[in-house]
Amino acid sequence: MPYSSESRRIKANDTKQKIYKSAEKLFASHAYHEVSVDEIVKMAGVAKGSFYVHFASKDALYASLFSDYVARVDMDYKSYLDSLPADIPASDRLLLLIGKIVDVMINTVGYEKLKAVYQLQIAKTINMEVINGYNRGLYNMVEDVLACGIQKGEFKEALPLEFLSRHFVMAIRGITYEWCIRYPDFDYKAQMLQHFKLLLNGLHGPISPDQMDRSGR
Amino acid sequence: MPYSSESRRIKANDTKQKIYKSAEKLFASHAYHEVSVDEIVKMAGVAKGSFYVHFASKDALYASLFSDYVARVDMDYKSYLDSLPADIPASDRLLLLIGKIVDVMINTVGYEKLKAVYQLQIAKTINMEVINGYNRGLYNMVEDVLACGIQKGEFKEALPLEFLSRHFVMAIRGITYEWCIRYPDFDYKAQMLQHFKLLLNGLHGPISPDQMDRSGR
DNA sequence: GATATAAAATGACCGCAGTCAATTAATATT
DNA sequence: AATATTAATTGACTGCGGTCATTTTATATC
Repeated sequence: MPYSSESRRIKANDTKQKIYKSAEKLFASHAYHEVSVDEIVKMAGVAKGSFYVHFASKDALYASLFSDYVARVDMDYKSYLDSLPADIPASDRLLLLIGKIVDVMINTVGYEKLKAVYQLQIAKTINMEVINGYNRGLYNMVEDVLACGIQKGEFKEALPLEFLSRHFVMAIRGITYEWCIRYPDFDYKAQMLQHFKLLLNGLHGPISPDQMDRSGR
Repeated sequence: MPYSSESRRIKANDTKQKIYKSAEKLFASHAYHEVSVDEIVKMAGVAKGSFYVHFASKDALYASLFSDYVARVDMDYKSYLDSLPADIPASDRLLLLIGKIVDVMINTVGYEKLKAVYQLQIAKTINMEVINGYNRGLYNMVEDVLACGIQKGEFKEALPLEFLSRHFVMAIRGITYEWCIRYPDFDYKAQMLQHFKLLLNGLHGPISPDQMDRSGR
């Protein structure tokens, strides 16, 4: 029989929240490496050891904060897609979604945060299922747009939707990684749109040179 | 007028080489985080401070070691390409090159080393020009294959070679990044080949479902 | 109420990458 | 040969993320 009573768990959770909220405040205005665990626990008014009672690591806490963020961002994407006129071509729809994603990455998430998360993902000390798990909302959104395109006869239906959406999201991540390593010498949006025009072209026939804007450096 | 004489610089360089060689030996059998700077300088028989006289950071030393490696690997790719029959289609040639790259990544470089380097690239504390600079041999190789395909009339010539090779290498890096974050639950080779068939399809017309192997998990 | 038990909290401590004032040693100047 | 100059070397030190034996505190049992 467990020892923890309700009030006990509430108090523990209170400590956890104090740490979480302090971290949230600090990371809101400072980059990952500019905030130390010591600072967080000092602001929360608890000992350093308590941090590691409630969080596996600094990485884990940061990932947790970012996961909340991702969920909200995905809702943004969804409502953006829904706000789009229903009669535009699926390829345009996809490119607009891609453009929206880039805008959010640049303006809302920001390079520094993104960089930190992409590093965490490689480090793999923690579970980043929320961000790269195939059940993430983004995969479904891409899948829906593609499905719509196939239904309209705009895309050929040779390949399964799940297959395509995974490759497309992989491309998004890949180009975003490239942005991270080349920043600031990389026109993220232009490169992303160029690349997807290249990819889309494989789905619905030939392309003319002027369709492919090459202004990105 | 400079103070350093020849023999003085030779001795300094000797120290640098001792550190470099010790690091090389240690990293040959141990991953990035399994080797400490203290171990390296101990094996080299010098003080810790000397390490930072000759190398900007542990990252910088590792990057330097890896850059040597990349140069050799690119020569491997080149001789592999040259060993291929001249009469095979350019698309096959490209897919074979991609396959070769994946093989080298998996078997020669290895997941651990690659992961470390991809992390360093994001961290951007050091110059990784040798690996992702557009003058890297890999870009030229991809460009040559594409040029060959256009010459044979296999690919449409709507887009400039430099443009295409950059997007293709970006895709290689992107899928390699995906391998890093999903390892070991990712069929690196299958995914890479699938993705490039998708991309190539944009360059030379329609595709039949059986052309696109979907066996990768 | 006294005792046993286990969760929660603590802070001294560790190994790490990186720093820097002080020291050593080689070259230039007289 | 004596001195000044500067490059190269040193190791104690710092701040970091993370650990762990110990202490505190709340609950269950008698």
